[in-house]
Order: sequence, then C-alpha cells, then structure tokens
Amino acid sequence: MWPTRPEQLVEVQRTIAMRVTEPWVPGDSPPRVAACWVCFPRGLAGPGAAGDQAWAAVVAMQGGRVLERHTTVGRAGAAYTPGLLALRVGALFETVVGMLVERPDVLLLDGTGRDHPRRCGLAVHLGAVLDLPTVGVTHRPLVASGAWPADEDGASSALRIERPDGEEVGRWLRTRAGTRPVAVHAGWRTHPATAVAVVRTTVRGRRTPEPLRRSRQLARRARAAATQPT
DNA sequence: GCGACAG
DNA sequence: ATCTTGTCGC
Repeated sequence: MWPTRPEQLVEVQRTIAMRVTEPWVPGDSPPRVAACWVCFPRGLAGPGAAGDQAWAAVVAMQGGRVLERHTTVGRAGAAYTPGLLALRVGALFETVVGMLVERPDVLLLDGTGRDHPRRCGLAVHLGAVLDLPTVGVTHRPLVASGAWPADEDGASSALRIERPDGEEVGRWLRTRAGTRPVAVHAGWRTHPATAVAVVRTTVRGRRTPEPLRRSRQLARRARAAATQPT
C-alpha cells in the first residue's frame, strides 16, 4: 500500500480517491483522538532525500487526558515533493499509528486530505490504509484556496478547489483570536464541518490542536535523545 | 519560459 | 520539515 515510485503512488491515489465510504460522525461522548508526527534531523534543509533518518510519534487523547504515546525511528522513503508526501512519510506514519493498543475514533496529522491534485492527500491515503477516519491540519492549503475568516475564536471559512464555487475540501479555522488561522482538511470519511468540529474539541488555548502539539513534541524529544546522548 | 508547490 | 531574533503577553 506504500509505493516507492511516483507513478505507482499516483495510481494508488487515483484508486483511493474514487472509493465511496460512509461519513464518520462524532458521537455524544468525547472522541478518542490520536495525532501523529514525523520530524527530521535539525539542519536538514530543502526537500531532503530518500533514506533521511526520521523520528515518528503518536499520541492518543480523550477529553484532555493522554491515553497512549509511542515513538519509533525510521527512514524517509523519498525526498519531499508536493503532492507525493506519502512517498516520504506514509510508511512511517502507518508504523507509528500501528503501535497504538486501542484504536482511536479519529486521527489527526499534518497534511492535506481532499485538498490535493488527485483528491488524495496523505490524510485521505493514511485513513484508507488504516481504515480510520482522519482530519488534516496544515499551515496552508495545497491546491485549494479561500479568504480568511474573521479574527474571532472559532471563526471559519471555506477552502475550495480551483474555483470560488468549487468543491469545499476544508476550512480555514481561527483556533485563537489574533493568530493566523490553520487549514483544516476533510480527510478519510470526514467532511469539512466534521473536521472543524473535531479540531475545535482538541484545541486548548493554543493555535495547534493538543494531540498534534504533543505528538510533535514527543517526536522532537525522541530526536533529541538520539542525537545528543550524554 | 517562470514561478508555485502539504511536509 | 528546518533555519532564525526579537517581541508581546501572562
């Protein structure tokens, strides 16, 4: 499921993008939300290359409490190329999320979802592989666009593909007044509204959703421990 | 031809 | 992703 060549990945992305699924909808009780992150050596500039060492982490939370946390080390499958992020970190993400003992209700990651040249960003792809609803959270969209929302906590605006009246694939979300909004992406089995709702329940006074913040922190700590031992 | 382009 | 100084706020 994780190709190593661009042409193969493009093929897989097209196949996954066509799959029809039942939308996932959060229940009444607080959802079990997990988030994963991959970081690279400090000083590594540019797109990187295949074989780059990488540290991955996953953190599962529910109602503000941490349920599980795991880390692993591995290597990048390829250099980074817009639209082909899965080639670089797809397998690593699958490995680290697979370390969870209990399956989460939804998974957050730093990548786009339906906002992709073939409607199959890493959030969609990883969700299909793991059979888990996913939501993407990034600093900016890949191929979608939309005006920013009002500078008020919780304000959001549509991110659409290609045209002002095109398909809505995500939303800009102001997680904190006075700071740049984050791009929230509909992923596997999630719609823009669902994605925004999930992200909002995991934001604790900061711009970044708590599970994502913690997974990034954990991955970086694993890197620090391996990079500068005693 | 040139610039843009999730991480 | 990673590299960066200062700055504002609690």
